[in-house]
Amino acid sequence: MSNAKVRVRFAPSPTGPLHMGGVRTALYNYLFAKQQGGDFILRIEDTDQTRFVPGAEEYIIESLKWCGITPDEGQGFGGNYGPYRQSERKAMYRQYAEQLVADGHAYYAFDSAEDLDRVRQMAKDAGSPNWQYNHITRNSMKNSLTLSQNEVEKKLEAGEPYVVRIKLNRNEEVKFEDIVRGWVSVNTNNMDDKVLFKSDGMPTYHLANIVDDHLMEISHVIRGEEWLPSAPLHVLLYRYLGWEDTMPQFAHLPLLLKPDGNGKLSKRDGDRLGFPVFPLEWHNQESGEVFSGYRENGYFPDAFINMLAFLGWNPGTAQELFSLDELVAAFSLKKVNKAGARYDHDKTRWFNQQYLRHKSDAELGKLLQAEASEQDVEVSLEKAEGIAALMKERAYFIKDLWEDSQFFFAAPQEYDEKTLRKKWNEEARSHVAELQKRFEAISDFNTENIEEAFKAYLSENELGFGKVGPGFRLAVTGMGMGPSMFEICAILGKEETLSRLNQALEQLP
RNA sequence: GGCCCCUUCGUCUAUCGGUUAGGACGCCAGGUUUUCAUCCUGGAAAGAGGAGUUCGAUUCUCCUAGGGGCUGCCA
Repeated sequence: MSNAKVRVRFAPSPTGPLHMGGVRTALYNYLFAKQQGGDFILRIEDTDQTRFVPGAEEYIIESLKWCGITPDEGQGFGGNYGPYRQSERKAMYRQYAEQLVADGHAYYAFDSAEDLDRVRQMAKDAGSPNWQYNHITRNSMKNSLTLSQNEVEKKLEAGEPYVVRIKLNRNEEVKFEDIVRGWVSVNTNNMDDKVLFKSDGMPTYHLANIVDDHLMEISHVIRGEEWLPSAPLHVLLYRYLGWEDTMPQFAHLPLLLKPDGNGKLSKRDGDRLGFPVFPLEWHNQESGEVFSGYRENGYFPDAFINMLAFLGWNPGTAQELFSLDELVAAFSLKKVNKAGARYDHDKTRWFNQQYLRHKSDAELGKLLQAEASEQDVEVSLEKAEGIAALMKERAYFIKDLWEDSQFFFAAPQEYDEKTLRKKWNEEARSHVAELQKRFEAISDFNTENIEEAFKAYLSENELGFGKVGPGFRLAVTGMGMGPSMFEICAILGKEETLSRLNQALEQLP
């Protein structure tokens, strides 16, 4: 399939919110497609009707959009290979199952779920934990291999429920070359006769994904490592269906692991460890549970994406900050790692900080203004920009920008206790009183003039910055730390600054 | 249990047989700063273990250990 157009699909099942591991899979698909000038397709794998969760599909689509990795084609995006929901493709699958049966690569099985449970339990009791429906055990089960043709036809005509299982050859080595892992090989003796077509008339994932990938002309299947064990089965299906020459190339991605302990990252880890595992907040309709999202936690989508891209891939250079376009240009499946990657929330925060810092003051001003507005505080764009410019160096999130700059919006209600105790005394009081007087005389109350007046006071009285600064800061902001006082005062304006100095002189001991 | 995959600093990772094993996050120290943050400098910190191939292995092979995934009429 090397000459065909690159077409990749992200194929989640709508059983709940998409978690960040899924987003990363989507991202790698997107990056690869865009780099190759190909298409990125969204297909909804809802062949298990019992696991359908309302809102999940919408959530998936909204998540991809928020991340900026919008599909070119697929459910919710149109295209010529639809429908893109497997439940709506239901009628297409049966013929392929029948074809496999006709060709001797599959068979009907009439064993009920209870039959199978019983056999499995018996095997377990006998000390074998893993009973499989395979080339040996199928001989003692109820299927078209053991039943006479007559019996089979009768059952089918009677409408008895059945499934179609693939018929695996004995002792056959199945090999395929995975883009990230190289050659992977499994013997059919270790595989089982998987169900391809369920008794409810729907295909299983295994059949559906092969049929759809073929019909949708998918060139590369990029998915999580959890699919690696069934990839040989899929290879066999392509072969038995006669599609092996156009079989897509596989790339199985390493899993995202829990930051602590063992296992893959799961939805419970987030709240347990204090970080979101979902791109967007998710409300579980049934339980009423709320799972937090990166978006609602104030992460920038490009920072989130940048972080995710680096969980399992890196460009081999020292560069770590990549825009989506840069990721598209630099990405390579060949450079994807094989081992699972542990999620590191500190690094995610760092990415967000970097993105925040690299935004223009104008943009940050707008975001801060919006944040303030949400808190019912109106602030001019000019002031918001000024504050943002001053505060951005110490913020990770827009929320920090807002929370750390409260003193710009209101005179101190209380004064930092420690600073008060250590820095406020009669001397500090006299400095503040004197500064107030000098500031009064400034006609153009800008940063430079304030600084000049302040420094003139210091030099005329042979005072060090440390003698006057802390008390001054405390009086104006109520705090013991923060950015340049001259800039702060300039933003506050002359009237407000003087008023605060006055308040301090009146209220502080 | 069986099968498959994986294994470099605490974490994410670079290294295409010869490097003082590099970077980033986090951590620690120092410097800059009135202070905090930023920033700058420095530091601690890794090739799971064992065989083999080779003049030489982190790099190739095998074994062991450890980790992960799968093992459903779920995806």
